[in-house]
Amino acid sequence: MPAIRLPDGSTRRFEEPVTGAALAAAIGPGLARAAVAMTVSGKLVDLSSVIDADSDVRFVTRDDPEALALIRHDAAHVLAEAVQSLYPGTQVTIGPAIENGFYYDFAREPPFSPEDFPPIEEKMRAIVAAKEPFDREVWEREKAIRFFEEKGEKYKAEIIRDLPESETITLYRQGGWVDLCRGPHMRTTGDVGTAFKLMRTAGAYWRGDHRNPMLSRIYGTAWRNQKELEAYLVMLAEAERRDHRRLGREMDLFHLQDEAVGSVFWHPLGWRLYRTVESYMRRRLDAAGYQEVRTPQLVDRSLWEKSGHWEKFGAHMFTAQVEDEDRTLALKPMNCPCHVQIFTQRVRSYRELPLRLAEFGSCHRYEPSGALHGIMRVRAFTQDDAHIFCTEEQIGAETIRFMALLSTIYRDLGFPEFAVKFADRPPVRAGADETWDRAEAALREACAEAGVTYVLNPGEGAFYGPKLEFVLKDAIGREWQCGTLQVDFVLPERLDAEYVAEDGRWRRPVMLHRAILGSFERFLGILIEQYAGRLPLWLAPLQAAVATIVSDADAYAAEVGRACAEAGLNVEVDSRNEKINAKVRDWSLRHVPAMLVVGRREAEAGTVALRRLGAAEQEVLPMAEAIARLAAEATPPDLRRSGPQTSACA
RNA sequence: GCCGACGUAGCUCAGCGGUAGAGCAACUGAUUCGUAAUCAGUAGGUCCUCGGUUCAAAUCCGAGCGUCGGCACCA
Repeated sequence: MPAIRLPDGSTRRFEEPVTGAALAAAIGPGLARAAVAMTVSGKLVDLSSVIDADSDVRFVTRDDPEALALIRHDAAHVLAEAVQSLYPGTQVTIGPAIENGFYYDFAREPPFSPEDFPPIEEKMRAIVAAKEPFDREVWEREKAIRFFEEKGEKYKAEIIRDLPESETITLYRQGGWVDLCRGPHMRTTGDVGTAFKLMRTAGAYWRGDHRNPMLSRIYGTAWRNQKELEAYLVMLAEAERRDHRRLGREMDLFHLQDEAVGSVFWHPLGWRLYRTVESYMRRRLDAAGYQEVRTPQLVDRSLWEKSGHWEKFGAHMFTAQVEDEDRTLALKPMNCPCHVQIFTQRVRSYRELPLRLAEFGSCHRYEPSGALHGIMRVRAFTQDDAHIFCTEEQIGAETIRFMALLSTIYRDLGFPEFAVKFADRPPVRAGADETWDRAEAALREACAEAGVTYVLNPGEGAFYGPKLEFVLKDAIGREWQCGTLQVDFVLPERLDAEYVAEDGRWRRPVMLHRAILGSFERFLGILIEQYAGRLPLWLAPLQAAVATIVSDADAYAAEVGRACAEAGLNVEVDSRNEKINAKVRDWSLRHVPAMLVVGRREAEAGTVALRRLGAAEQEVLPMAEAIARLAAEATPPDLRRSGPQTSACA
């Protein structure tokens, strides 16, 4: 005799166990029509589930935000049914709901191509129109395995075999089609609605393991209604417009070409942006007690063997041989071992700790061809790297310092929000388990001390230590790790770093590997996308254009240009024989943040018409005032904080 | 690296066995104009590369390289 409490605080009692559908009907016909699932004591379940104990029940309607995951999961089932009816012999595997949509992995030769989408979508719409009820069935394990094996569904059989013994095996039937699934599902395939679209195909390894066969994945997007679907497609189109690869070309920042795959050709404006960020970082590091160093590009492989990198990453390192000498040099893929060499050059005292060695370290890695992505994943890049040599007791304080530095830098650069992940020991690693226990505990405690909240990223640590990952998103929401903080007890051991402790004994320092931007290349890519190219004045490589309306103003425009340059602003004078409309359009398309428009009136009055990017209005100001205003705005945020400022140079 | 799609002028793209095209950009000329495209003209291409089929290949076939979307990888 269950007593069911509803969200409005009321309680309903039943003599017998009831299904969700019956409960909804008892409450009212409107709810019975609208409800597609329910939560029982917080757990999302089918409406057909039987409630047999006292519980809190809340109905989920198709308009609720949480219905999106159901719509997407159900859409994946509809896709699988459609595919199997159109392409007999195709095996099904898994098909979850994901952000913005769903996918389903099929085993089929040849793989699906986008040309297959129209018939599949048509079939899916027919299945939705048929409103096939989702029926949940509990099966006996061996029977389920036999059932799928007899159908030739070896992947499904394998999934069931690998499920823990305690797991209830449930199958969902929709019309004549049946799939292994944990559920829950909505009432019928009709609840999926029609606001879905197949997006793209992709190869994906079975169970995410590259040693397994590759399956054919179909991605789709699904929404509650057509309006949401269209809004999503519009958002994708807009994201394409702020793709850093496109903006890099439009703003003339950089290019890539086949002769130097994975390496960036920085153009004058792109390099200016790079230098602005680099100068800013250098000031911040100087102020934070780091000492900048510079270490070699080519280092004998023996050092990488000692550090353990050769064994783990040797195949991904660029090497060089010289004819006269019998040795192999490697282009450094990272800076850590080099920084340890500086540490170990002389006897170090505990008094020197924490010793913070920083380097804008140019690194090369032979990244797999498929991993390359614009300037965000490249083979030649520069890390804003630093290694903090410290005692175990200093880890907490250093973490707090680092978090403070990182947060203000991210905020200054336009990222007030960022995600933190805690990546713990990977399956293949260096160092004893006790060392890992200590390292992970130290990092966890440091996070607690620093007040850092994170999500766990299990098994994703570096091979020498656990790490925090600071994650930023690109224009279409893909996540990129930028900053990192890694606790390393292993490399100091391998490279024999020691210091003399207070008691006169030799001790091993701990190494904290840390980066904030990660690499300049990746960070600048994300920065460009974050601002959609409309960089704030202090970052914008070209800060203003001085544009003439008539050629009589040419001389005055040149004068304005000189005055801007004297104020430290990078401007371009546009005296082309074009209409002002065309000039406004051209500079706007290049995302130049300000325009100083001068016509006959301004030339006579010694004023400029200041127009900000995208603004409908302009403001006529005395030249000196307009320039002073822009120069103040062009002052980097750290210099603005540090008091009265004379130089506007970035 | 794996699966798929794609590679034609600086950019966006058309052409898909029979003499390489358009718009924008560039250049020249005219126009001097008040806040997102003034008009006219000129020039610009080993159709990614290499091989093959064919009387004939941008077009068909094969290999390679690269890009894009995923997967795997990411010290």
